[in-house]
Amino acid sequence: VALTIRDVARAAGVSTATVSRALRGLENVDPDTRARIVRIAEELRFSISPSASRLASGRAGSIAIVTPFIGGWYFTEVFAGLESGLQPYDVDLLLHATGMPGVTAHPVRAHERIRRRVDGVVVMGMPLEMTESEGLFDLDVPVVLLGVQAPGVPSVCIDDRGGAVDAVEHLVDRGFERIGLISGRPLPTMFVPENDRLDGYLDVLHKHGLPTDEALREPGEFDVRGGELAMDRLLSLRPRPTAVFSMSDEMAYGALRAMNRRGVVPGREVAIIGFDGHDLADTFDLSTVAQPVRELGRVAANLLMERIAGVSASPLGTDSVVLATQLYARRSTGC
Amino acid sequence: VALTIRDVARAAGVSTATVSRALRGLENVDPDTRARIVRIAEELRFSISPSASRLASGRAGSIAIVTPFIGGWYFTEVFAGLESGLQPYDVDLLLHATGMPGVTAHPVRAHERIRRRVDGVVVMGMPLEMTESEGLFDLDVPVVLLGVQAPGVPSVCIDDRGGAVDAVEHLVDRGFERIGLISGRPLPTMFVPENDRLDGYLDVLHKHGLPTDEALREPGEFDVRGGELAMDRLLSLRPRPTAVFSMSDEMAYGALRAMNRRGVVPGREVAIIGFDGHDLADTFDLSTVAQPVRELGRVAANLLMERIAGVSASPLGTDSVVLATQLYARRSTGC
DNA sequence: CTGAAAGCGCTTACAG
DNA sequence: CTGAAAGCGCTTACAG
Repeated sequence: VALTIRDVARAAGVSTATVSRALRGLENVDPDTRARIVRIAEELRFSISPSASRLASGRAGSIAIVTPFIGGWYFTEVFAGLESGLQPYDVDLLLHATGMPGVTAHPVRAHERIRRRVDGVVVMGMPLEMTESEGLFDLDVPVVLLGVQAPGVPSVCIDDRGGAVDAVEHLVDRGFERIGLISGRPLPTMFVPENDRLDGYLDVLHKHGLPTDEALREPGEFDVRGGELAMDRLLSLRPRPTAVFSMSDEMAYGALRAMNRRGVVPGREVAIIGFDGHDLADTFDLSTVAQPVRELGRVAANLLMERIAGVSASPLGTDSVVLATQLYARRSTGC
Repeated sequence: VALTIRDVARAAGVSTATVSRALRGLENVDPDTRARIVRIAEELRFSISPSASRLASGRAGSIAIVTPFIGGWYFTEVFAGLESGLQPYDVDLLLHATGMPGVTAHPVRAHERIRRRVDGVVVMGMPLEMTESEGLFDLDVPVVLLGVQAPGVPSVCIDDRGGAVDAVEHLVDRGFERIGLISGRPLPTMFVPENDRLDGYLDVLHKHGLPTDEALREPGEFDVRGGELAMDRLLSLRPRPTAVFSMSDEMAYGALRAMNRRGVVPGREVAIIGFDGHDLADTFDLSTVAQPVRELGRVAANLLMERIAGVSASPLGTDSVVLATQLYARRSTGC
């Protein structure tokens, strides 16, 4: 039904080998020959069969993003970043959601699902143990970590601890002393960024000799409702915190909501700062430490594609890119 | 490097044809033989080469979702729904973002990008003309429309007009008479759902003999900031609307924000109702008409897979599934 | 710079 | 129920 490379070869009066080389832009093809072949291929509206090409070349022509779950702002931004970073390369982006550990897990491990169909994988926001148990390192293709660091594995992430320090220092700067925390899962957790942010939070409190009661720390499940409930609990404490650092903006929205319900004015009676740089932060006057999530995706794509190319070229170093975060001070911290 | 089906055949003492049939679960294989082959394949940790399989069978083993853009709540929900709907089938999900018409467009048409690599495509929220101009109907594979309807093409969508009627009737029920509208793009637009919602809005106003000045309609670009600006403009009108129907929840958040800034109490002085059923609607006490977006994705996946299978089976009818919306009345409309 | 030929790893009539 | 064999449409040493 569809044309094959042979049809093009015939029409151009050359061999299929030459057509193959010409169309892929390989070096050793006479410029005129190439031009003719390209023209004819276009006239014929020829397009190559990916599966044939992949089978013959041994390349999968795809990469996978492996993530604990699909949904939410962070995921979507990373995904969009990957997509745009992949634009220059002719590869398909496959997606595999593992499910959260402890909660629903995907019936089949990432390894089984994607082996033989990818040239590389970027692992998003997963602890190293999970990456291992999903068999991602046994795939014999390059792996890039996103949002986490690990010795010997290329990665792109932010400085979570530093970001948390910035957030909490800002609260201290504004004169707040009794500083609460809304984390994601109950601490400690297997998720490194959360632990790092906790450490950053504690760093600042210790440095200034401020209270570090565990009662000031509440998990918020990384969603709006969880944040609301966490803030409710914090506001019920006596003495209650005068400021709160939330590990995500979405939880902070919930927290704002809880404050509104109680008539507590954000930034005056109780300050709150989030983390992420979510689109709505500005709208809701939420101070936050923004992270360049799309950029994380873009960089991950590039790191991975470099490595894939590099497998056959010279060995590459183990790149570990750390992207900068940025503090935005708004009304929720009295600015 | 990796095992082939021949290794399995050898180990099991059968032909590759039998292994192929056994592993794919085809009918005519002796149960014992099959069991043995399956066991051996597992022991050997054999996994099939997708590209070889695809080349030999002529199936692409993938479907594509074509969308104007990546990002936002609606996209993510649809995407997650598709993913889950595709779970039972062994197909990869490819994604192609066309870019918005008029704004940045993808350098290559969807047709060129995905031809020969998909067995079918679901087109998300694109007007029919765009679907055509992207060459999606020339792909010779089944197409399912999501969020739009068109004669002769299977589709899954909601009743946008009916949903808008519900929203605006609710405002009327609550006693509001001067009812404004925040649309996405400036009206009229090529996007059908928006026009349908406009029609629903007008239906109700006409039915009750309420004012339909065009001045009451402002575009909000389907994002939070746009909604905020649109509401600003509406609140500056004299007389100003006493209630507003926003075509998306995200724009409604912006509108709420505009009201808060001006000290206008939502649901008392000015009511507002959104559209979508976004996760935050409840948190922000926003009345809304919820649509089952994940379900749209799931149904689209099933419709498409049925059609793909049906190509070789009996002809299928042109299914057009319409999913129900649901009104949630909250404080933003005085409830 | 170009071509003939082998081969990538499956699937599928066809025959039995 | 099973196998031999052709073929899917490319790519890639190898030779020239």
